[in-house]
Amino acid sequence: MKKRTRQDRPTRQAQIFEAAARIFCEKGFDKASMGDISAAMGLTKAGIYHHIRSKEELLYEIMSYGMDLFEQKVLNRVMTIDDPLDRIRATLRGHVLLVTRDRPKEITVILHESIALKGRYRDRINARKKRYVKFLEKTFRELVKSGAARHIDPSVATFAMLGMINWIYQWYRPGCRLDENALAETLADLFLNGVLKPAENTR
Amino acid sequence: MKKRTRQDRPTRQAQIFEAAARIFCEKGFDKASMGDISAAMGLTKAGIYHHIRSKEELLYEIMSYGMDLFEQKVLNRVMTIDDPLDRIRATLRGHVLLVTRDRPKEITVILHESIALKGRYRDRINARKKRYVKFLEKTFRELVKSGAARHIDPSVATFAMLGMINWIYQWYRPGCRLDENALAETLADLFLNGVLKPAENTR
DNA sequence: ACTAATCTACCGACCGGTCGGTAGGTTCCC
DNA sequence: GGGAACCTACCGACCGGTCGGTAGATTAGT
Repeated sequence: MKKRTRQDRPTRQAQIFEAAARIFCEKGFDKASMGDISAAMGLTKAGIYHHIRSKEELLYEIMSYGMDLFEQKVLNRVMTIDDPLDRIRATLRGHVLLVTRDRPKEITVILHESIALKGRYRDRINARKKRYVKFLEKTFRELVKSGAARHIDPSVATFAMLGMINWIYQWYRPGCRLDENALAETLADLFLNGVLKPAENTR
Repeated sequence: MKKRTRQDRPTRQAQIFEAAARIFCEKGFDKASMGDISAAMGLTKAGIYHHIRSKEELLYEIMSYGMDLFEQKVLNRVMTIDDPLDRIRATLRGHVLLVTRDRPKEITVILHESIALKGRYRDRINARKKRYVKFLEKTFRELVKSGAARHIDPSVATFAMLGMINWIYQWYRPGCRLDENALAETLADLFLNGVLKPAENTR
């Protein structure tokens, strides 16, 4: 059913996924009509429906591809790092770079339209998200155990980090004062070392 | 012959705002119909339109009230604190408590439906958001100047903090392992002091 | 090599349903 | 009696999705 994109030329289906991702991103899933997408592709609504089964499945395919991108470009590359400090640094840096430099529309769709998915589609995306959360929690646990980290709560640290990163698309625009690499460094430093000087460490 | 109690006034309009906020929160602005809201209020759609002018204005009023709540319960109370460290601590704590303990639906609507607003309505909400951002940036600048903070970037610190807090509604549920106060403390500690032990401070 | 059958990709027209919003009448309370 | 509150009935626009049909390329039979 889902054809992998050919090497030289993208499948018509893949072109539709890309256009739809862009439009879902701009107008939101609910406000974007299938007519919008077909018009952007230069064909009719019925023409679109020759390639996809439903609007919801289209959304799922986009999110699924977004998760593919994240796992392939970030998670799979850092999962095997032994040292938990190196691992969390690489994850933070990789994840931030993914949402600032590559800026895949599919990731934005995942962050903004997750309530629009229902049933089995939603379960499948959620399972992949949860895998990442578990990975982060485990890494923070190891980091505390190794003595490198303070006695932080691994779950809270996980969601704090995710919040920091997943909020970026709301404010960061390419060509900012800070480039993508500088932002990744700055955020990693801020998250790992905090705002205050060590001397101020009280309580 | 039902006797409406007209004396225990929340205005009918305020009741509509509250019901609409709940429904926008549950289904999203686009998927929530005016029929949903009128049904939840026990009257017809035309009955709703006797009290409001349009769906978009309804959204604006809800967001505006959300900003009222935030400014009244958080911003206005901490703005006058002299010491920047005390100020940022109070802000962090207040903001986290607002979204965990009070959990106003209006705040969730602000975070999730901001693209649905257009034109003058949008500008007015954005101006109030921007005021908060400027306040945070100024506070971080003072914090660095005072010597309490490391040489962090005030803007990045601002958006990191906002991301951390604004992401909470996506995962925190009341009655969790950590109660609201503990979460506020944990997040403040994490943000201000970082993940790592001071000894690990390299670079 | 020729043609008949088949397949892919697409279109114009349309469907049942829902949406935000309204016109105009009715009820109820001061 | 007058106005606020609310209703019934309805509108035009648009939605996701489907249907019958077809141009053009591909394949199969002879």
